[in-house]
Amino acid sequence: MTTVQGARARARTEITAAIKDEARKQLAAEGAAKLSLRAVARELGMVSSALYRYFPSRDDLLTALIVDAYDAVGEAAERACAQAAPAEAPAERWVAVCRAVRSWALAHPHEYALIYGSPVPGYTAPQATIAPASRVAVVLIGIVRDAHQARGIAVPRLAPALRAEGERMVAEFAPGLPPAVGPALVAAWAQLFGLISFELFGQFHRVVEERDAFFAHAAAGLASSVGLVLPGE
Amino acid sequence: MTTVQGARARARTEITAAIKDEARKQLAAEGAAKLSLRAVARELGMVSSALYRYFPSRDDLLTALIVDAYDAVGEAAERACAQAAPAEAPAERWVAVCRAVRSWALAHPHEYALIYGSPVPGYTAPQATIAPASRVAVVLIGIVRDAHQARGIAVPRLAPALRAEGERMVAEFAPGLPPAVGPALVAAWAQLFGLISFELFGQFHRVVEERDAFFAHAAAGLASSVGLVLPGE
DNA sequence: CCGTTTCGAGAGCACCGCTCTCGCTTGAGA
DNA sequence: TCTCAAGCGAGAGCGGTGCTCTCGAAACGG
Repeated sequence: MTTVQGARARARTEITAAIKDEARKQLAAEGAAKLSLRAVARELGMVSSALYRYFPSRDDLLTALIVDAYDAVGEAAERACAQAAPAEAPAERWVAVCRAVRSWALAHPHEYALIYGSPVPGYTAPQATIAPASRVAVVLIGIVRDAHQARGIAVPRLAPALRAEGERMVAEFAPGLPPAVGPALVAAWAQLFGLISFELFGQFHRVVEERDAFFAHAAAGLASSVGLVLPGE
Repeated sequence: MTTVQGARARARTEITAAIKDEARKQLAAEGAAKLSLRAVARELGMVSSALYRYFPSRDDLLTALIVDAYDAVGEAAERACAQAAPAEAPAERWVAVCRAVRSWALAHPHEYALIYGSPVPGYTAPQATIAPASRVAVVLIGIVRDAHQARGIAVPRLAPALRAEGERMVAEFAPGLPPAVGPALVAAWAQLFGLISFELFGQFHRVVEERDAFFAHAAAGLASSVGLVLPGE
């Protein structure tokens, strides 16, 4: 798709990338609230109005960073899943993916806050963000599906009131899995980011000391909540 | 403690409250990012510089709102706990408290985002916020402790690597409970807010439809993860 | 009653997002 | 190959922000 393009088009993509890089640098240094178009332009040797040729507003720049962040954390999850694949128990792959997401979050706290903290631009996420936002969830679903097809899983309980909802969920994004797994997966997915957010946003200050071991323990708990059985159980 | 005070002191506390009220109104209307000291002052018929007699900076105003929000959600949790107390099963009290926290969050989304979203002022929470921040956790701990003393609980698993951590945790803020309950409680606490945050921040868009039933189901799962047994199990 | 403290007002600084205009450059079509 | 529209960067400017400083008036405590 990346065909040979004229000097102008090439310059445009390069400058767009440079703007995003500088913005990401400022984001990492000071946080989203302090990210300023003028400072980005200044650092790039442009005047601030020139930047509006590339991003129509500050929020659009942030949206671009959000998409990139979703892709980055999704890729980290996918890589961890692929790397842990060979014959490992599904629950261990699950924990490995959780650990990869957490590691990415600890390494990129402000980018994590951008996507899993309070939504800063408006109230509704732009359409462009929903596809990359699902990559981590897709990885987690895949692990459970593989386990279900291979060795089977311990199907979780499901409240009767959620029967239809569970069937809709698995039909939509986890076909082949028992209905009870749908709500369990969604809950585990949300809870995973609750653990990471609390650690990152300081709620675990003076509460959790052994962060790594605690997280691994909690992630294993999430695995078992979706039916993945740990070896030796 | 609220002794009779001179006109000046009384005016000061009244104006301070008026500033916080107006700030809360703007927070609810537009979010923390759009909260402006000048707009608050304008609405109160003051000039912006006068506001600095009451709050030394915008971040200090936000901190005051944060403390109030922690108190509000904590009070909601305490009220739900007290209200559900009479002879109800501990797991049902647990779910009732979770539901109260979620209801408060849905009713005050921007205030929730202020305390459980990305920390906006700096990186470390001010000292004044840590005590009110723990009220919800205290309520949850109390439910488990009561259940443990009364009918007993199903002690969760505990990874050997977390033995010491679990003992430290229960010694510090849940004395009398088995060590395994410490990490389980902390994890459930974080996961509860993961569920609420995902719903509030839009991650459940087109994923979860039956929000109430789903949340109740997940909250019940959290209850059982800390050892609370549901009736009829 | 007087001196000190507290307070509100106003001007001002540096910065912000964003808009508009104006020339220069580029590149596609005649 | 020439032309002319489109893309681009620079600059000025608008209204807004957080925050500081000074000044005169009001309230308070000894």
